[in-house]
Amino acid sequence: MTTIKDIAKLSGYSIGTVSRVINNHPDVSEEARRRVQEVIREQNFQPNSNAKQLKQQSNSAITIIVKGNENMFFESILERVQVMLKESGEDVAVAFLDEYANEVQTAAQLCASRKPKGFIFLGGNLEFFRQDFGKIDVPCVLLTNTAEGLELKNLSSYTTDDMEAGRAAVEYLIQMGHTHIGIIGGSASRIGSQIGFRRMEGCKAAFDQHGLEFDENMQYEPSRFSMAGGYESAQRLLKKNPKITAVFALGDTIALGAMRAIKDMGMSIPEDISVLGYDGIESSRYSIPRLSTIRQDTDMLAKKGVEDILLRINYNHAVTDEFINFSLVEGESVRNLNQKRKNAKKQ
Amino acid sequence: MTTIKDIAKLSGYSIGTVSRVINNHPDVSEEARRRVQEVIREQNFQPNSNAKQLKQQSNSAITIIVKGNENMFFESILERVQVMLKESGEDVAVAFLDEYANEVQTAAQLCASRKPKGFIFLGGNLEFFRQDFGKIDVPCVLLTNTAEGLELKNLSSYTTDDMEAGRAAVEYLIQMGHTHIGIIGGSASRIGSQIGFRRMEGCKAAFDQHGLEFDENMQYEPSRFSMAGGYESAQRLLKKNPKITAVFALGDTIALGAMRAIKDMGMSIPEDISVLGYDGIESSRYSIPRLSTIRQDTDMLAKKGVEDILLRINYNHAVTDEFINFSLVEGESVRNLNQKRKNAKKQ
DNA sequence: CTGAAAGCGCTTACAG
DNA sequence: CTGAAAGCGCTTACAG
Repeated sequence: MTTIKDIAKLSGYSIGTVSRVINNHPDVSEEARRRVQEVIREQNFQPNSNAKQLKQQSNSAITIIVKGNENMFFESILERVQVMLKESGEDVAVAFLDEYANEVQTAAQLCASRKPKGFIFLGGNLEFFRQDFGKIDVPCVLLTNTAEGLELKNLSSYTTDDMEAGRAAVEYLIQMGHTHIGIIGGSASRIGSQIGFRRMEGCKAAFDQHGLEFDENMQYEPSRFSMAGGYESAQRLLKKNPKITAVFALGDTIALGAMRAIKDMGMSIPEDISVLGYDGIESSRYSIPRLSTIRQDTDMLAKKGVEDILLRINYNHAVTDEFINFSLVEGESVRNLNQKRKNAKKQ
Repeated sequence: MTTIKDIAKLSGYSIGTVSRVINNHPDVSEEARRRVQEVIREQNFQPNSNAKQLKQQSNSAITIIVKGNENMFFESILERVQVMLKESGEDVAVAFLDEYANEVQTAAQLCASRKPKGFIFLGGNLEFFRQDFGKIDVPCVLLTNTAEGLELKNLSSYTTDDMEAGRAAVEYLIQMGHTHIGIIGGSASRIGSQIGFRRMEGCKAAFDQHGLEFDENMQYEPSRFSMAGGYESAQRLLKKNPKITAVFALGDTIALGAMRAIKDMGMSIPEDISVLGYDGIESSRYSIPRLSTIRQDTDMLAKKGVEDILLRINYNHAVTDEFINFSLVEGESVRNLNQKRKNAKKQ
């Protein structure tokens, strides 16, 4: 293996100078720089990152923690974040966790053993952040949940305003003439920290505004963020409440599973049951029928998250909590009940 | 930060003994082991992996290289491989590459800078392996392509027999009465190294066997392994050749995009056009209509790959090239032309 | 069974 | 601008 020592010998300079060239320090003569770089190229030398990181103490890669493997929405953010971080010359590591795992504990362990420069969380349970985040002493960014009100010194957050988006979703279904609306997705837990909780709060607000009841027992089913979860919860919901004409799924992956369930129950979308999703993943644009959905701005989410963590790592910027705009994308999966007559033809 | 030195001081033993306890060396007294472990637990100590790896020379995490971000098939293998590796106590790193990137060059660079214990490639272009694999001196496993005939000392491979599966796919469509069959997916390049090439070879064999022509110009369209790719290539193919009654997509992701394109061209699946996929990803079980597809055994692929790399890293086992069984899963997307009369009702 | 010590490949004051 | 040297936190012969 070629080491910095070999490069020193070959170039005729000391290892100190070689190190300075590698790290772009200014106090090196042009001649030395040229010569050393030449040898590095010749030898195809790559500095040993273990040694480098050991010396520099805290910091290896920026670590991305993805919560929920079957969640296609996170995959798309992950991809973008990865690319942008690489472009900025950062190493990046990825850890996939179960939807219900404790991401903060995992991060804390990694913090102790590998000293990453920072963490980006894709999804997160605020309860865990409240409990265990103290052990983490590097810049972190939480994506798709807000850390507002937590007052944590190392945590920024960027997310869609889930409350407002949930409200807009139900509002839309009501405008389309639906009064018996079911909701699936998220956990039944009352703790206001899970993915989906704030979306639900928004939904309830919309029902309220329109003087509609929301009977959680009859109109809600919890579900994992997966197609299988959506399939089962939609079935349960529609069986226990046959009055429902529209289902709002708290994630597109769930919605896709729900659509299949509805079909298998012998009903059509949107003729018999309307489906509205949340996320705007790629599959929702190709499904049959196309899924109407709340589109989250993944590009912006990724961009803000990366910029934030870089500024905090390199320039010690302060933390931020920010909402990213969303939009309602109309596909083919929601029926307008206000114009029933025009809906004679099937499909 | 607590280091091994602190643990030594606190426990009253030397750092050598502490190190031995951490690494489960046998030559430590029960008493010492107990005491040291106690202190480690008290302090919540995590050994610094940079230092450890620097000492042990070559090896940090096992690195998984995923080729093609939008390929949902790889995601499912990735997930399984990750979990199994973690269960075996291995660190794992993941790198996502573009479908057309040079994965072997990337691995070679990582090899020099980070010295991973080994690589698992999800997807790979044999041409790159021929050219650059020499630079890699750690155990590698290639999944979903065969390394047979390459004679590389560090490379095992596990894959579906793509040739045979491609043959079976076209054979099936022919049995269902289709004679005008189109194929989409993979690259147009003649080099026999890309994903999809062997599948194509199998298809051609099936056409041959049945005395059917295969006019690559009229019956084939290249495509990225993504829904967008499938959408566009299906459109191009069906426009240039209206006789086609069945499309075989070389990946489910492609097939999903193709189905949407067919729908948008005003045709029905499978009434007007049949679609057959390849992979058996989760989405194919939930799509409308359900996708008929060649199901690759991802569990087995993942299991064999992980076992192989572990045995080679730890016990210096020899490399293996093996085919994994596949199965044809009938969904709702292929029409049987032999029984036309029964197909009166729509959907 | 245990400790003292060398050394892994780097970076970075320190001195010149 | 450059070199010699200390030291990052570990592991592992070596000696006892």
